[in-house]
Amino acid sequence: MALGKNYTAQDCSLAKALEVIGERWTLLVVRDAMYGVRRYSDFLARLDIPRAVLSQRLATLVDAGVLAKHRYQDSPPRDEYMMTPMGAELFPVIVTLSRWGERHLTTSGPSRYFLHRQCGTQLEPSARCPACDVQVPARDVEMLPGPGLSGLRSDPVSKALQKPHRLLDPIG
Amino acid sequence: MALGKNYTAQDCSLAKALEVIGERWTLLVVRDAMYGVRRYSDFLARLDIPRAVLSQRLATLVDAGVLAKHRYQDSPPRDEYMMTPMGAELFPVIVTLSRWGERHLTTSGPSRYFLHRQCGTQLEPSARCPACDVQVPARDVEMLPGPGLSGLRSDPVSKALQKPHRLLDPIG
DNA sequence: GTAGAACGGTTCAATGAATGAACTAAAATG
DNA sequence: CATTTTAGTTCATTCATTGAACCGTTCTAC
Repeated sequence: MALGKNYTAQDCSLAKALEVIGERWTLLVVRDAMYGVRRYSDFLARLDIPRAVLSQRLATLVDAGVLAKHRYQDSPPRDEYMMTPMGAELFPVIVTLSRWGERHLTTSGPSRYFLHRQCGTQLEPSARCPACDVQVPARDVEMLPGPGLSGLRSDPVSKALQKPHRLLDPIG
Repeated sequence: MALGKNYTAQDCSLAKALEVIGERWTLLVVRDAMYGVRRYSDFLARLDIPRAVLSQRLATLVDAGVLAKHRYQDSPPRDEYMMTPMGAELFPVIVTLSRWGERHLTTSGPSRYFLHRQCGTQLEPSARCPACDVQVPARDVEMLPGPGLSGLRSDPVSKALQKPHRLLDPIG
């Protein structure tokens, strides 16, 4: 219920999108899922988000079809939250907004580089590969740490994400 | 104080961006400013946002450099909120997210079309003109109403925005 | 077999933000 | 002079977030 009754009155697909991903914490959850985080405790470790809020956000995202809950072992029963194709299509949104923040709100340079796996070229802010002249889907992106990556976070999940990593691949 | 003390711990330009535009209502204010809305009462008419929240959001956006407050008459003193270049660079974010919402959350087709002014070609979801092979800045975009524009909103500002309109041009 | 610990949550009290209505102030308009 | 317009502020109520504590399984170590 991101913007609830009020956003309904907005005849606008932006408002509809914000109903799904516009709540506090939600886009950071999506970002981490894009990076390969899948488990409740891993989201928790990286985000310093209250547990109740994380539960609620994950449920909303599953409900909306951005994430899918998937039982990966039965004993003990454990589920992971995986990006759906619909969720993976949020990749350009995340890059575009990140790059905007980078240009206007930071001084220390990019914290992460996104390269086209097939050719190694750095993506444009719009998630396009200028060399291949295509929009690059999340699955084809290799993420590398940049100079702005402060290493502030010392939890194991963040540590794992400081290594080069293919998007959507599980961490570890 | 979008995500306040907690987001500070995220070594990430996405989190920084969300500090500025991630609060409830904020991106809708930015959208309307992109469409040419400039005055307090016009934002109010279109958004059904509580006045106190609008005041606070406008102040935050001015503070961050996304909008600039500009005195356009002295008697009575009247200010308008205009997009800065930094704010205008949010255009790709808005289109990308809108188009995602359109693809996955609506049935009635696009509510607005964005065309490259110079050539009339419809923009890609990333705000690129496929004909001219350039990223199109907000100033060069012509906005047309689409089939999904419900006409639900009957306030004069929304009515004015149902006509073809160049982005960032004042409404009226 | 028992004692922790790990995981994935829920529950609860306290705080903080959003809402909607009413109020203010300054100037234009009739 | 009374009313309207614009751009706010103030305030009481409601709603969401926070952080800490708790819970029920199941695994691991002893």
